Amino acid sequence: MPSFDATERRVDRTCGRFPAFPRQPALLVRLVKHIARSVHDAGNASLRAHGINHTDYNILMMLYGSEDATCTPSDLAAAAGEKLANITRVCNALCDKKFITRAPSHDDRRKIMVRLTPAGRRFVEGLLPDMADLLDAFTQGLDAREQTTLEKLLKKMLAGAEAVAGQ
Amino acid sequence: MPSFDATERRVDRTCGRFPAFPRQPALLVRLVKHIARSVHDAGNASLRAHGINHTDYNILMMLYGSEDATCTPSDLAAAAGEKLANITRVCNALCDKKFITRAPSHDDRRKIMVRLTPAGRRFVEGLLPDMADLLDAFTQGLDAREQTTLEKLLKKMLAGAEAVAGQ
DNA sequence: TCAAAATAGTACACAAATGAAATATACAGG
DNA sequence: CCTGTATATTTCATTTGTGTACTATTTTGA
Repeated sequence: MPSFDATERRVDRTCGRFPAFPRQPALLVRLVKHIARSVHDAGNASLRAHGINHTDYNILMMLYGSEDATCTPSDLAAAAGEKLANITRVCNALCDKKFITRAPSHDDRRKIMVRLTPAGRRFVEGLLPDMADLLDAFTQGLDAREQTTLEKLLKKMLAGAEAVAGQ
Repeated sequence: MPSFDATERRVDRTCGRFPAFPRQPALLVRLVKHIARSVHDAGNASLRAHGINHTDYNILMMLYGSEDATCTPSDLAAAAGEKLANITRVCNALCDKKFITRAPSHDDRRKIMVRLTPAGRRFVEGLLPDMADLLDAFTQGLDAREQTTLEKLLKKMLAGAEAVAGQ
């Protein structure tokens, strides 16, 4: 019944044709990919009315959650899971919208301090009620205990994936 | 120590500033996103030498796992988690490389049957040993029991996410 | 039986993301 | 001090992905 069955059947057939293929790791990776995609799409759909997309939102949220609502592009990239070059592009657009400002750091002039403006903060807080509902909907099928277990296991998986990707 | 801490701290600060924000669902969604990204990047890095990217690979794999190594673009889109328009583009490139062929279906002429060629099958099988190692590395931190639990919980989360995204 | 609706795929203009090179600043060792 | 190396960010050409509109077929149901 669930749409993932079509994927799972294909992984099974792959294992039948090439027995060294690791079934369970492949399923885990594909599940993660499908979830990430659904979340991204649902986020985009819900944010479109506000004139931003899911990536913009993630970056604004990581800034909102930073001390002083300020941090560097590199920190944003690490926290949001984006490439630095993409942060530059997104921040250009967020600057144009007056949601953030950029200023060189004084203790290290290679660094840029990105800061959420009051207008940016208000914009984020206007989004949060809807986004909170979305997040709850994504995880509605899991009780509190299951969510805790899932968090623990995903952290282990992330450690493995980052070790391979080289941070 | 793990790089996800920077993200987690920001979610915590967000909850401090906006208490209705659901901490655990937000962490789960961000974990999934970070893992998907690491996997995608590591896949791209490892596949570059072979002249394809992770998306191309996923589509080839879904075909390889199809009955008769044949299916429609719509099925590929659903199984690989891609948009139909993107399947068209990727399949154009895979056709140019002679890894797949396209032919109209006879029982429904709206449909196109995409089929892996013998050259495409050999190409995939040449990739599989390395990709199997990658998959094992991603999940090295999880024992068999944990992988089973993780699969179960991710399937529940996917159901929730797809319900929101509307399939 | 035939119009309206649904389904399958593609085309295209545009948006988003990437890799690699370039720029600028900081740091470390001789 | 310099000089080489590491770090932080941006630029740019290119690749990858999306939304929407369009064509062609099939299905529905009145």
